[in-house]
Amino acid sequence: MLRGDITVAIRNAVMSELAEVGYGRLSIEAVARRAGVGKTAIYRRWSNKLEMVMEIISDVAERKVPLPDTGSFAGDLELLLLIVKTALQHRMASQIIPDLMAEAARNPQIAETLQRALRTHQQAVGEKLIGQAVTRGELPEGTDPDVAVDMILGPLYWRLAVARQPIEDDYLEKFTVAVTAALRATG
Amino acid sequence: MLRGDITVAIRNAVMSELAEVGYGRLSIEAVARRAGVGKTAIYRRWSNKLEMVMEIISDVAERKVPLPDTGSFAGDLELLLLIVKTALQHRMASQIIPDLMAEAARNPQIAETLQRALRTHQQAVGEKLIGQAVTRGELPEGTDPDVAVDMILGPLYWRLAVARQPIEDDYLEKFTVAVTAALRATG
DNA sequence: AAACGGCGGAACGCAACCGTTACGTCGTAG
DNA sequence: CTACGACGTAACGGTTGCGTTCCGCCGTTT
Repeated sequence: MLRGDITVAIRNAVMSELAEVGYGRLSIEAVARRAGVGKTAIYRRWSNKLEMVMEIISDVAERKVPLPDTGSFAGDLELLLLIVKTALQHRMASQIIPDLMAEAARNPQIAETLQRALRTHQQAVGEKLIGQAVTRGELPEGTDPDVAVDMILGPLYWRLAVARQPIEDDYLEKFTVAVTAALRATG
Repeated sequence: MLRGDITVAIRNAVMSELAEVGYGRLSIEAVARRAGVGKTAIYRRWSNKLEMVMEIISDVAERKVPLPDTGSFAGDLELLLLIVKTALQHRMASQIIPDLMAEAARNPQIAETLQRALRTHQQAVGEKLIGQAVTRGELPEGTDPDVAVDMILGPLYWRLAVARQPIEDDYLEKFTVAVTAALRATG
C-alpha cells in the first residue's frame, strides 16, 4: 500500500541528513522537508527516529562486498585496499560511518547493529583473504585473520577517516609490502 | 575576576556532557545544570557553544605526552602502544574523540583544531620513535615516520575505537613484532 | 460510481534550548 | 564601610522539534 517512490525519497533524505548534520541532530522534520514528503508519510513507516535510521542503515550495511580471487595475496590485498579506499573516500561513507561509530558509543542498539554488520564483513573478508593466502603458502599456517584485519583496515581507516590525510599513488603499494611482511612475522 | 573553581566546574561538565550526548546534542543549559552554575557564568566566559568547546578541547589536547627512550625500538613501541591503549580505553577518550572526529567532518573549525593537535602529536611521536630506531640501526635509513604512525596507531585505534573488540594479553607483543617487520620491509 | 487509503499540508500542545536581561546576594578590594 | 563585580535565579521572546490529529486531494480497487 505504501508508495515505493516515497519510501525511496525518505531513505535518500535520511542518508543525506545523516551525512550533513549527523545522527544527534537529525530531525524527522528535516528529513520530511528534504524528501519533499509530509511527516505523516514517515510516521506511517517507522515509529521514531532510532527505528527509522536503524532500518535504513542496516539495509545499506548488509549489502555484501564481493571480493574476487586475483590469484595472489598481494593482488587480493591491493584490490581490497583499493575498494576500502574508494569507499572511505565517498562523502557519504566518510561522514556517516564515523558519526554512527561515535553514536554507537552511547546507544547500545546502534552499537549492536553496526557491530553485526562490521563483524560480518570483517570475518568474511579476513577469512577468505587469509585463507586463500595460507592455502597458497604465501602466509604461515597459524595466521590470525582477526589480527590481519586490524593490520589491514586499521591504518587505512586511520589515515582516511581519522587523520584525513591524502593517500599518494605509491602508498597502497608500499603498504601492501609492509602488511605482507607484518603478517609473515606474526605467523 | 572570574572565579577559578567555577571555570573548573564548567570545564568538567563540558567534558562529561560531550561524552554523554556528544557535541551535536550538547546544550549550554545542560552544561550549566551539570556544573551547578548559572548560564550567565558560562556566557561570561565564552560567547557560544563552539567557542567554549574548542577552547576546552584545545587545552586538553595540547597536553604533551612524554615518550621516554627505553633503549630499543621494541621497548619504545610497546610502551607507546600501552600508553595509547590505556588512553583509548578511558571512557572519556573513547567517547569524545570519535565524536569530535565525526563532527570535524562537517565543521572546519573543529577539524582544524583536532588536526593541529593530532598532527603535532603524530609528528612528535613518529619522528622521535622512528628517528631513535634509525639511529640505532634498528630500522632502515629511509623509513617514513608518517607511514609508520599509520601502521602503529591505525590498528590500535581501529580495534579499540571502531571495532571495539578487547585486546588480549599477548596482542601488543605480537603486534610489536608485526609492526617492526612491516617497517623494515618498507624501508 | 463509490469506497478505500496513502498522500501533503496545517495546526495542535508540549518540551527544550537559545541568547539576553533584570534582580538580589555575597565576598573581596579599597 | 562602601563599591564593585561575579554569582545564581528567574524570566523573557523566539525557534525548533516532537508525536498526533484532522483535513481535502487523488489514484486504485472493486
